[in-house]
Amino acid sequence: MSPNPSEGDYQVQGQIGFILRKANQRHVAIFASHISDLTPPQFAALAKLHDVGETSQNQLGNMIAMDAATVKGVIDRLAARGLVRLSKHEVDKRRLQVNLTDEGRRAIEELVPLAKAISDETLSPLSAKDAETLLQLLTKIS
Amino acid sequence: MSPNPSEGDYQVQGQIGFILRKANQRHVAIFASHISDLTPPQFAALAKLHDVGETSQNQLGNMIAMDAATVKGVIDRLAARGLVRLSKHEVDKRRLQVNLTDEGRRAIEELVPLAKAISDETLSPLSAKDAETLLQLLTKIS
DNA sequence: ACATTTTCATTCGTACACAAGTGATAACCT
DNA sequence: AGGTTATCACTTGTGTACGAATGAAAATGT
Repeated sequence: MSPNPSEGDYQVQGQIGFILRKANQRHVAIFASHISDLTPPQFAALAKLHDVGETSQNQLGNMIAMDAATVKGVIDRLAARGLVRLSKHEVDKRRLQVNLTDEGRRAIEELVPLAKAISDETLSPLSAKDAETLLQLLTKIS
Repeated sequence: MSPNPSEGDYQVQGQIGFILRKANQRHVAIFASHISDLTPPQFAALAKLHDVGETSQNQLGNMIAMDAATVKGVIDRLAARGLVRLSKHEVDKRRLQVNLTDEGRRAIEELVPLAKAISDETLSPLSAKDAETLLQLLTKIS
């Protein structure tokens, strides 16, 4: 029954959205098993800040694909833990500048090797070549 | 400076976790542009229910990769909108059985064609062959 | 039969993620 | 200059997502 392809052949588990969600879940779990005191978004914010130095909150958010409301929460939590410092921009009074503290800098520099291990473990079911292919294809749909 | 590969070459934006997160963001946005009155998890729950018929909340959660706390919220919202119906299992008094209502069945059957379009649009930057490859590789790391 | 362990569901707390609305400031433009 | 528009940050509300703790009921082991 139903050899009609527009009818009964839809399986959520095979859809790109579902698989993307699951892959993400697995990655977050691997991340947490290596770095338990920071979330992936928090880590991304620190790493990017280490990369570019002082920026405004919104600018940082743009760089790591977070909207203003989301980045605020992430930065507030990092600030509460003393990893970043906030200050008003001297010229543009709207802007809230974000900086790494010494502790934040130390933290991110220590964590980068772990982050590499996390990426490796996430991709460990694949050969090096397949991992490379996956990153390329995934980038295209991002 | 720093030709040392273990030092300065870490870029968050190139890591699998970051790209996965971004790809997911894009997919969710595409989903919302086609189906605005349901979220991807809600849709997954309805689709799976339509597939397997009556099940318990936890069982449904297992099938669509949601833990007990998450699936409860999703199902409660679907129930509040009359798309699913909850009832106690007659034998096993711990279980909460979940069923599609007629309205829920009508909804999911109408939405499946849209869901296919969503998957297609998400994968549209890729050739059919690359899309297939992506799904396979992604499944392996899920 | 009874105690131990599992399973099912719930609740609480924390953390993204984004839409929509607000207020303040800056940039632009005639 | 003065009005319009854009940008920056914040707030509220909704919806995942998961850890941890709880209580009820079922399954298991002896």
